[in-house]
Amino acid sequence: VSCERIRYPELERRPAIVLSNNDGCVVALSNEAKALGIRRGVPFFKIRGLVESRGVAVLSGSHGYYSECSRRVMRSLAELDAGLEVYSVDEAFLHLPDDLGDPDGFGRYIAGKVWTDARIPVSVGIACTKTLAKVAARFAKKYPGYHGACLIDNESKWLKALSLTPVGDVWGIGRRLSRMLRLEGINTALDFAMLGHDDVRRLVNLTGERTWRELRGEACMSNLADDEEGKSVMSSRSFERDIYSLNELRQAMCAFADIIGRKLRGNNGYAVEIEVFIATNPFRSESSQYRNSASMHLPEPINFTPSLAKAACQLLDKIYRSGYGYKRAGLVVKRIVPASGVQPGLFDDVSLIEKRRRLMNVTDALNTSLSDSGGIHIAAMGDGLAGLVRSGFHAKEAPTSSVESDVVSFRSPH
DNA sequence: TCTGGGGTCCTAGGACCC
DNA sequence: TCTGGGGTCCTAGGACCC
Repeated sequence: VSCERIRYPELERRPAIVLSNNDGCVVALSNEAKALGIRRGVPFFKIRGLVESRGVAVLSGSHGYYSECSRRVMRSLAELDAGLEVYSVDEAFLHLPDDLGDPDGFGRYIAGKVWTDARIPVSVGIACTKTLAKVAARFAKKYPGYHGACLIDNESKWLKALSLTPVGDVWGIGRRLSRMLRLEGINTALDFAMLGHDDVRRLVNLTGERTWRELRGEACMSNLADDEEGKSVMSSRSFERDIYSLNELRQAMCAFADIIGRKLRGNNGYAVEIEVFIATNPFRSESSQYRNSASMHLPEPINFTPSLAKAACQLLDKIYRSGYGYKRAGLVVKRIVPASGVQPGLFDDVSLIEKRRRLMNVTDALNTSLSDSGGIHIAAMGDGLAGLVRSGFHAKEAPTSSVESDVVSFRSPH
């Protein structure tokens, strides 16, 4: 929503929500929308009435644009030269020096700098572990009195912060775990942190124990920078309507292969393993359900789109059952290796490998410059996902004329 | 009527080995 | 009738994250 407010300043101080693909769910919302009782993750159709009666601005997500905003924020943070670790599109960790005189002030300086550089409001939490820093950031975001930065650096602040944090709000403790912990009488982050080691191991697994250690000030989350390259890449979609035909699913698989191929080549990565999955609509419990997946090791690491598409279609043929209405499908490549990890096979035609590489270079370059007109793709992709997924908010309805006077609605720029 | 898309990590259990 | 003990590797599924 902060990104949208940059290009649509009239959204300032107004309730606004951003929808997922297919305009299915609320994935982001302004504080004003939260105040109306809208929660992240709810299906849009359940709040449509509320949205119209209260004049909530509704936007289809523009993820390319959000990525660009994110890059501006991360560039600003990188200039601080403090070991930036980008955690997600809207979150990052910095490693501050131990001898920093005024961490509080520095936190506010960071928030101010990002606002100046990128026009995105951010909250800063400072503590000795990542999990505690996220507890602190939650306070900085929630209470304007912190002016954007909250610091936990002594026992009394630690006790206060953890006692005011519901256990389910701790990073790493989700719905299942927090329900179980509450049944055990553990309601706050402090209750959890004060458990003995034996109780912790009885109640949670290794991941949970790590969270417990972090809350007690023992840093044990690995540096993201230490991780090797990407372990998997996925492309998947929910379809606008139920898909019955194998041909349309094949077309979708080819489109996924197209997306994944580009992403792999962009990072100079090669896939060693490939998996496809298809599923009927799990929310329609009255109709018969089927979901399945299949995977295989590729004969050699690849990032050549036609080879990815061919393998994906072979796997699809193995699990496809006719008579079901498929609502979702996807393609995953796993165990991605760098170019240096690829050895030509004993009988490989080296000139063919080189030809394929050059072909992909040309298509990638063309698709970068022709993205608005669709670019060029393998023929098996057909129209790609165009006829299978919804393209933007209310794109099938009259975009603005039918909208009530006080409701702002924006079409996706696509 | 209408319910996203992208990831990581851990665990249990089975197949297989000697 | 009576059938060990120690491993590794792989996979499916669940829980969590944004």
